Amino acid sequence: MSGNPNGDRRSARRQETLAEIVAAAWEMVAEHGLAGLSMRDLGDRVGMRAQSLYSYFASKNKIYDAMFMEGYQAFSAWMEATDDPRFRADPARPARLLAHRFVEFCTIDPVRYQLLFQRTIPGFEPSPESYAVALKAYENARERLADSGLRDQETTDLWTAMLTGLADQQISNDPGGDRWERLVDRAVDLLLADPQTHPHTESDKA
Amino acid sequence: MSGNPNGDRRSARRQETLAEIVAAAWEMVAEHGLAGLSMRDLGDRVGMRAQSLYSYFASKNKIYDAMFMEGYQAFSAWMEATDDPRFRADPARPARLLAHRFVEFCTIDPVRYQLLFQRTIPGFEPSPESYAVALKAYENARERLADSGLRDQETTDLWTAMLTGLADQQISNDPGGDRWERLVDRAVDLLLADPQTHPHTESDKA
DNA sequence: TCGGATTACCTGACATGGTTCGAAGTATGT
DNA sequence: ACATACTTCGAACCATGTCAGGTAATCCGA
Repeated sequence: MSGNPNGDRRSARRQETLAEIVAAAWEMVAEHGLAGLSMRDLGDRVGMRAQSLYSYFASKNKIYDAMFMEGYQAFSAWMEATDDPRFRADPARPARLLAHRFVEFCTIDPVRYQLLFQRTIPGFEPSPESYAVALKAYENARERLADSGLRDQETTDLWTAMLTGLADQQISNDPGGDRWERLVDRAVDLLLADPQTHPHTESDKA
Repeated sequence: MSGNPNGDRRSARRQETLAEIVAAAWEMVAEHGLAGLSMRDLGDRVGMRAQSLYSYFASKNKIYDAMFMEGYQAFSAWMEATDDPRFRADPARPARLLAHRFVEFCTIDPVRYQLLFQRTIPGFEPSPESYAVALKAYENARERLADSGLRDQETTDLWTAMLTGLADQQISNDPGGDRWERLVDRAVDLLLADPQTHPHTESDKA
């Protein structure tokens, strides 16, 4: 349907505007915090009235939703860029690499971290589509973790808790520094050294 | 000054009202979330208009501030009451006990956790007085940690990160359950088993 | 090229939120 | 009883997210 060049053109323009709005939103939250996103100011930034934004996003939370999705896409891309065949033979280094990439992803953009990993916006809940992207990103990361030797749920849970904990402390108590970031290696090694990390007793093909 | 009984009476009444407002505020945030605190509704709850609250608290954030302080006082009290029969026979008792108490404190009241340990209220920053209470609480906890064998900064940093990470995951991904809470022992043991945890090489009386 | 439809954006308005001001009522101290 | 301080209130201000309706530009088929 419609090899119509004009129709494509119009919808392309619309896509552009959508992207422009989201980009402006990222700028705003970077400057004023995640909760500091104002429809009127956002409208100003893209050169239209606040109400006009509603022909692109049905509500402010839909904008957060778009950012949420974009954030998790960035997360997937970021974690995939970790793929480095040089380390596939060594069980310790991929894990460390993964961990560092994760913590870096969090600390690089604290506002994004807040949006993706802490649920702090009052009425916001990701749409099914965005949530699906998030789940895919997690699944992706989980597989990479498994590749680097961490498989059972309790261990990956502990892994998640440790790294989000480190990232969180880093962001809130030493922004810009590395007081917690430099503990990442030690944390990873702790987990890898733990006998419970490689369970051959149950739920494992004897 | 004035040992005046009437003056005392008036200020006592004022103290009562202050406490009543804060108590009502805790109820409200428990029901509507930390950001769901509305001056008008809060006024309704204590039987006055929203504007009247301003003769008790200069702003909404001052109410958050009072809650913040109260929260850290509760934290101190909670961590001091550390006798738990579950751990009496446990060799790693003090450390495990501390860890469990901490995670419990967080999960028991997620809203309080959000107020005390995550900085998520838009314009809120604790007053110097409240912050002093928070610092004292941390210092208190740090001493207890030291008593149970965790002394150097990196180790206590890692401890903090692990436990807040566990609490955070528990609260946001399995509220009411124990999927992360039950990993607390393992996390503590990991830290205790780590050779780096007991450094006798430097900054230690030979 | 022209008329109808679709689109982009606007103005105006509403509800709700925190907050200020100044007046009225109430308790307190002499 | 009177002056004073304290408490509470009504009205209003400003910023916010959002809805309803209008207007001008753009696109499409004839």
